[in-house]
Amino acid sequence: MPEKILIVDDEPDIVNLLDYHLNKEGYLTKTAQNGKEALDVAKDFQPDLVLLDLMMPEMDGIETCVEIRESKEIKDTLVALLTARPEDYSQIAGFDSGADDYITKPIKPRVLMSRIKALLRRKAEKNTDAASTAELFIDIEKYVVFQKGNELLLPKKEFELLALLFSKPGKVFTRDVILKKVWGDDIIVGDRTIDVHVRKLREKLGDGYIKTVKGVGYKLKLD
Amino acid sequence: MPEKILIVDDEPDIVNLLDYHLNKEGYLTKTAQNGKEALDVAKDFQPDLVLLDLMMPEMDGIETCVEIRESKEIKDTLVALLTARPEDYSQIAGFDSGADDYITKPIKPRVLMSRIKALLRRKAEKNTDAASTAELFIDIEKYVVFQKGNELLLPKKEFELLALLFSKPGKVFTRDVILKKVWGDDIIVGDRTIDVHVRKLREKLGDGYIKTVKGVGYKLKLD
DNA sequence: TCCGCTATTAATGTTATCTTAACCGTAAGA
DNA sequence: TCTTACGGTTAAGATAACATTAATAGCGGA
Repeated sequence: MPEKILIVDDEPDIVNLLDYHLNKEGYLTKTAQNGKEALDVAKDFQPDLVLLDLMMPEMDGIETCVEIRESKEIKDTLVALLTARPEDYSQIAGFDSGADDYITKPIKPRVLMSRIKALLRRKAEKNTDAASTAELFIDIEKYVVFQKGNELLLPKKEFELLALLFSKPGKVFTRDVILKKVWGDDIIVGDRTIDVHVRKLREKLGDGYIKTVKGVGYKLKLD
Repeated sequence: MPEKILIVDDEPDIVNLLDYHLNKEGYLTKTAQNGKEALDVAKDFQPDLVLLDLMMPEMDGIETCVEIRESKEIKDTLVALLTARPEDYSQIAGFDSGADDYITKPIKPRVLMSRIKALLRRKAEKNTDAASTAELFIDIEKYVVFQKGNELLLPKKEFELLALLFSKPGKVFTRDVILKKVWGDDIIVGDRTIDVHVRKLREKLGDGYIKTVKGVGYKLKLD
């Protein structure tokens, strides 16, 4: 199955140029003239990658990118911003628009292609283990966990355990520490209790989040 | 009706620059030199968005932001913090000031504009579907609750409890906090008292508004 | 004073959550 | 191969925590 790319630019010349080269390489393409149109088309087309011009009427590239990331349907799509001025780069990069790449004009087809290939390859790689590691977000105030956008309600102990691991993703928490932080100094529970809670969490979140480090403890896997 | 933006910075140059660009885009603006002044002006001006410099004499941006969130009149205003040092970002983010966005200086007008547009649009969207989903609305002054348009008269304690939960929909309020806020520090009542009031509320409002989080507390469900 | 509404408590029911215990699986290394 | 350590799994039982109901007391207005 060919990969799908959405080209968004208000200048037809650019669109045509890109379209031509991408088709030649075997990609399936669609085009849009501005951000609004792009969003509409993208939701239906479900592209693997969106090439987005920075300067456009109606809704510019950054805005569009932010919208994409906030949308439910296409937030995982790759986005590459096209910019005419290299000096924009740092600005945009520092600024968290959530784009995956920045490509400067004038566009050199060969460079563009290798860049796109690299992007798509990265995505493919990510997807294979992303089955296990999707985004996780914890709202302590609301006592709620978001996994890939959907809310998940956890019982107290499970929530606290997850919140602890989440407080320092990647760090290994020993059983001692977990007991102390989640259960408190005085309360003494058996050793298997932690295991059972971890199991419940894995049941709900799916495997791949909580990693066991034998002989040491547990940790949250980061991407 | 043009959207209103309040610009707060102690450096006149920055204020003027922002003022100029925002006016050019058709926004209605007002300015203030520091946090204190900003709060005063804002309560009267009722801006849709406040651009708040982080570093200011008298009262800094974070403090001001917290005040805004705690105020009654303008707590729903959007707040964007302006910071000169990008490395501040994590600092501020970790710290729950309640700001809606962080924009780093030096300010690039184009970037700023798209960012502002995105913010205001998001707010507008939120408001429109808040109207449709605003099944519940509380008027503290009139001591009255509207549910899907029809007025509902609640006794004092029930009203105060609901108002508390309503003050931060989604947030979990622990029993401790509820007791403290609704009953006061000194008055001691049994543990079941809260339950009974919650029950009364559920009886009148219908289930589905107040959610129990076992071992933690109660919260108001948002859509 | 009596009636109706509100607030609180106490008694009792209900259930999700927590804990335990017994057993299983795997890998390291004796 | 056998042993051991360590964690995984499962189901059963205990319990904390909330829900429900009814009873009681208090207060304010007709």
